[in-house]
Amino acid sequence: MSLRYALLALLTVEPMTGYDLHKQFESSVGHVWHAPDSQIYPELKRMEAAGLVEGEEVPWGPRGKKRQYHITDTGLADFQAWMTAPMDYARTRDPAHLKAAYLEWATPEAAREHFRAHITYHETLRLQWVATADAIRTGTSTMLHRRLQNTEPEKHEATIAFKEFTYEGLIAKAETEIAWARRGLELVDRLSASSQSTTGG
Amino acid sequence: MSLRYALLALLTVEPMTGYDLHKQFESSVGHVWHAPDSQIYPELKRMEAAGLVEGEEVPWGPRGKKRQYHITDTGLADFQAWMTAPMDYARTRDPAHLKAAYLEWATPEAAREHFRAHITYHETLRLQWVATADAIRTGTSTMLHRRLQNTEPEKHEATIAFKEFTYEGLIAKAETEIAWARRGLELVDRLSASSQSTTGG
DNA sequence: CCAAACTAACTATGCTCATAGTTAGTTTGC
DNA sequence: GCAAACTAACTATGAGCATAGTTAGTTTGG
Repeated sequence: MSLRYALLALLTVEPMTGYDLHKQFESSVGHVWHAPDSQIYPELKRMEAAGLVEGEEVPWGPRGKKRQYHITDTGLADFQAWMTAPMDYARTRDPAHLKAAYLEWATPEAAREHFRAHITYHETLRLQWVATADAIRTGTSTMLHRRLQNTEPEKHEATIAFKEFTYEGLIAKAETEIAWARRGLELVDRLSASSQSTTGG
Repeated sequence: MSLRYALLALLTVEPMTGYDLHKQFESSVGHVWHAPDSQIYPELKRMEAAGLVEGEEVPWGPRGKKRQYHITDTGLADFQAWMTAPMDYARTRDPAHLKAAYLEWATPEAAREHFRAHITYHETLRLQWVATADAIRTGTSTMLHRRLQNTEPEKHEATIAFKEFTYEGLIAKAETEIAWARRGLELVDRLSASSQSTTGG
């Protein structure tokens, strides 16, 4: 159900086509909620059927046309209801920690590789998020800029602050994973050394 | 696909029925990978068809019977191959951070409630994980005890260490979420105060 | 001027997962 | 002695999601 609200969140800025939304999912919102276009198009249709958005054909080039969706009053009300409602947390499904729990079945080198890959993955994410957070702080983010233009000035501070704060949370998460995986590498070294001494002595 | 390997991980200890496995998913492995029984039973059948496990009927009480699965050599090889193979990370889908990014649409009180619920949720998880980590350290964990009985002594140290380390990672994650949400509460207070002074002044 | 890249909007298939319900035998506690 | 709780093993349905493929018009760069 979160996809629906991620879409509504974007449509509170301005009307967009499915394609526009899909692109936003590859950058801004996609940092917290990934969705491929094959999920976005049918969801928009369902949302239109539910009266949350309305689509209209707009011309595109000489012969082309595209379907642009805008949020309705019902959609806005639904979005705000979701904001107020308690969240339902998904049950834990954490392949990295699942694997880590049974690394005695892997060779030390495979175990190290697991942690190295974990570090690389989260460092890549971290860099992306740091860049996005910087763009928010410095006002370079075009999406945020457009959003602020359609927002009452007294809400500007909170709008910026919550976005910045969200990315701070994501960065903190990534850093926790990196620190854990680094300690994992140390653990593998320690265990290799102790099994070496057992075999050797 | 991780469900398959979570099941194989459990079956490296001893043969189990679907029901046994389902109970383990409510406690030990379930901390990193949740699965309802309705997923476990069909997966076991698929795994048997793939030759990873073998099931046999064993008597249960005077008239009852149950189907007990044990891991095959193929299953063990597949599990170890998974341990060595690189992981595929699931794309980010984080409803808590999605919502946080748009909290300017909520009332301050709803925003506070969001962060309070986040703290409660992760504190509950944290307590569970701390208790499990303690049980691993003190040797109170029955599941780990059984596993160690079926494990060569020279692998004991690594077996305990990786399990303990996994829970340390989960605890660190929970603590990061809690710290973030606490800062969220402070942020809401700060924003309320500044909008108050704007309205008031 | 034309190929390549991009914009636009899908459809199809199959796995994963949540939720709920069903059937039947066993053990435990009062 | 019997009800309640537990063990055991499913089935059914529908949503969510990944992956891949399709069709067609538009813009851009050499």
